[in-house]
Amino acid sequence: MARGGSGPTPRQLEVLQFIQRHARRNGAPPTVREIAKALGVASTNAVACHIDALVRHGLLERHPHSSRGLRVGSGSPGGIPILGRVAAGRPITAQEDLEGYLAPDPFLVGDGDDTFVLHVQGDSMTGDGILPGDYVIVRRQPVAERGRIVVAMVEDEATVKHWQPDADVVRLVASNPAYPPIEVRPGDGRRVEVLGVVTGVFRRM
Amino acid sequence: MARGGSGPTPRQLEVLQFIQRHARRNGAPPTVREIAKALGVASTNAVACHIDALVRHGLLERHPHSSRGLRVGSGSPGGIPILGRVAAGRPITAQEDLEGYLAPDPFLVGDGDDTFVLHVQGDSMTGDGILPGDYVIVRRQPVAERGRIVVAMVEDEATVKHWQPDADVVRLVASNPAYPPIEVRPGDGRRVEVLGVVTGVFRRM
DNA sequence: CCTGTACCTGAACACCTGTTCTGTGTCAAG
DNA sequence: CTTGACACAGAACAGGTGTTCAGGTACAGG
Repeated sequence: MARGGSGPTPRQLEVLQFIQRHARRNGAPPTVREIAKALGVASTNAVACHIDALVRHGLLERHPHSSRGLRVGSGSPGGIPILGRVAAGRPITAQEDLEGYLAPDPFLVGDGDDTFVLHVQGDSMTGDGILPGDYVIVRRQPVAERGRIVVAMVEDEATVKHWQPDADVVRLVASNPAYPPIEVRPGDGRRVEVLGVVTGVFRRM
Repeated sequence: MARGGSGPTPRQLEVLQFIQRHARRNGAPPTVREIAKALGVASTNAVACHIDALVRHGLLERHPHSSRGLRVGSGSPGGIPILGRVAAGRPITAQEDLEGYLAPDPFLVGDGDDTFVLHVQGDSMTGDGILPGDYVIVRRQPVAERGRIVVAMVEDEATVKHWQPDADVVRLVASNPAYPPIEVRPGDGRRVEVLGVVTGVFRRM
């Protein structure tokens, strides 16, 4: 494939991600050599090439001949992914559901190491102030405390509900009384999995 | 040598302010020589002394021997102010109500200079998914379309309500049926003013 | 007068940093 | 096989950068 401007490579995204994380954590972007060390590379030239590529793709700005003269463009990959409806059977990280990226903010979403954002589709959680079209911030983890609001995968569908497991049955409880709880029993043959817990909500008007 | 304890001098605050502004505008703190140039000073030593004093006063952190190794106190890069309960009679920008700062994100809060965040105190807007403890993002403007959710100042109290003005009466309508509308008529002597319109909501769990 | 503080000049040093150059290896497409 | 993109090593250089030393000026208080 002859591509000069079609998209960044995985390795380039690694670089971009590190730059953004470093900028958030330390208050300033890293130097070329700090990037090289983080990537396990010995040459500064390799880093310079990646930076060049990222600039060409418009994902990064550069102030030439200035130390730490890097700046991640807003909405660039490396931030927190915003996912839309999760299609049947596909993992929640599927590229097709990607709506954009959110800049990590320590106050709202934290470092963003294992965090993603899900665009809520239904009205089953209006009792908790989660309306259709809202975005929920999710920390990816396989377990959750009872009662917490989680993003769960039932068979092949992702859903936002309260997590209420019991010895013989797992209940996914909506906070809108119009929706009955989803109950899954071991003998059902249905698979239930916690993708993560909801740590925040936001909405645009 | 210098001695701490009595507080920073005006000149030192000038330095701190410049560092904050530079970090926000350029994404990284300035170098010693950039500070010197901005202050109209020819010697880097003068700047080093001021930085020393600011570090002693706890207003600045330093990563020794690292370029641009300065960091202002936590939560202060001149982002979007987060305001708490607005006390009687005081303007909404009063320093006493400041809870912190939020990093600007184009997706959520935009880059506007005329934006602030208000920590919601009551449960009068639960019908719109705005719960107690939520944060509303407000774009400061003196007028609003009918029906929009606004932050309004009634006499000396700030409140979040639907804006429904009529010819002879201004109604501030809650979305929780337990709260009756606030009605203000021209002859009342009460003053009503729109501080801004709510453009977003977010919540931490 | 003497002392301490705040603020600055000027210069120098050692290291950091961005940039550039040449060369190597891998892998997929034509 | 040839071509081109991608990724990296190693080295070098010019200038940036934090730090430190020596000294100067002004002001206020005992």
